[in-house]
Amino acid sequence: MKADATPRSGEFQNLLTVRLSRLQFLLNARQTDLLKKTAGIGLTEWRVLFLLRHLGASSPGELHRASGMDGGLLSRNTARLRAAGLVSARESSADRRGRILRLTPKGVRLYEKIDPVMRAWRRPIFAALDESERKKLLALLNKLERAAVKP
Amino acid sequence: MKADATPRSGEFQNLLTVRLSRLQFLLNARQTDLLKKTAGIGLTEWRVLFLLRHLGASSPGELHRASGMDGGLLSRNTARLRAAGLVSARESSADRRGRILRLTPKGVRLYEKIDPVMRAWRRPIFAALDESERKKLLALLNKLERAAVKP
DNA sequence: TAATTGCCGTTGACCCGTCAACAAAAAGGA
DNA sequence: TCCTTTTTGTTGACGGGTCAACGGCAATTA
Repeated sequence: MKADATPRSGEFQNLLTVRLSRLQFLLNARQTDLLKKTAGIGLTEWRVLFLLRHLGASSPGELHRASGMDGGLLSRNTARLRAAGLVSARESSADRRGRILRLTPKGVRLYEKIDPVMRAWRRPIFAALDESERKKLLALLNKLERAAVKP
Repeated sequence: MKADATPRSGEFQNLLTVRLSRLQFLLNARQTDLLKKTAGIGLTEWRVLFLLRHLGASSPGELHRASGMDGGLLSRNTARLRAAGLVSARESSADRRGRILRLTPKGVRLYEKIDPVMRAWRRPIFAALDESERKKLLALLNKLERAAVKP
């Protein structure tokens, strides 16, 4: 779903899923752009860094459970991060299938460099909503998610 | 972004873009599923049918401007719909570059068959929100979109 | 009319994300 | 112990979606 300067066809544009993809496209485009420019990594790689920074050393399975991200996606992205020297993987002593992933010092430095950039990006977005609106938005998203899961 | 039964790591899950992709994943999965089963078409193809039904016969360019969808994406999806005999394309008399796309009778019948299914799918989702909440949600999404576009 | 410029739709290349298949290892049961 | 089942991470195949390049055609200008 691409962003368009002159949207028409109100009926179409007001479908919930259409609105959501438009918004997501806009948000992701800008974010990806920033990440590429300031750190040369993609959005998904950034998310992995974020997770490792907040969870500490973790196995791929733990990342999967914590984030809901697909295992394959996680695998490919950590491979790229390892190749870039941002993440290290060592065998788990308890389970030889498992790997323990952790940020390297270089990874930590990159995280600390990007973090303020991302915060700065989020600021004007969040500033568009006041505190009660933010709460309301989260509540609405929660309701929708619950309804969507129901089947 | 996959749906997970037991999300953890609140910090991560509360990032706006993460929440949005989760919700979208849930909504799209179910919708795509329904479409495949009841009509054997994909979500994007359904959107093209929807547009043609509401806009009437249109050129690809008109669909692009009305929907914001990428031209290439439209092209491929209409090709599939044509192959399935749901959409016809004839040369524009005014401009030999342009094509005029329209639903075939078969396409109309399929649309009329799917439409109530999709409405039925949307019902419980929308029912999760009352009227004022729906209004509020749209307003909030609008605000976010405007803030996201700003650059 | 000829040459340039711009528009329209299609195609190819590419990345992202999902799902299914797989191999390796662990856990559990008889 | 041996055999089966489960779990773990990786890989392959695929579809969705974006972007860039292309070819055909129209419009403009001289």
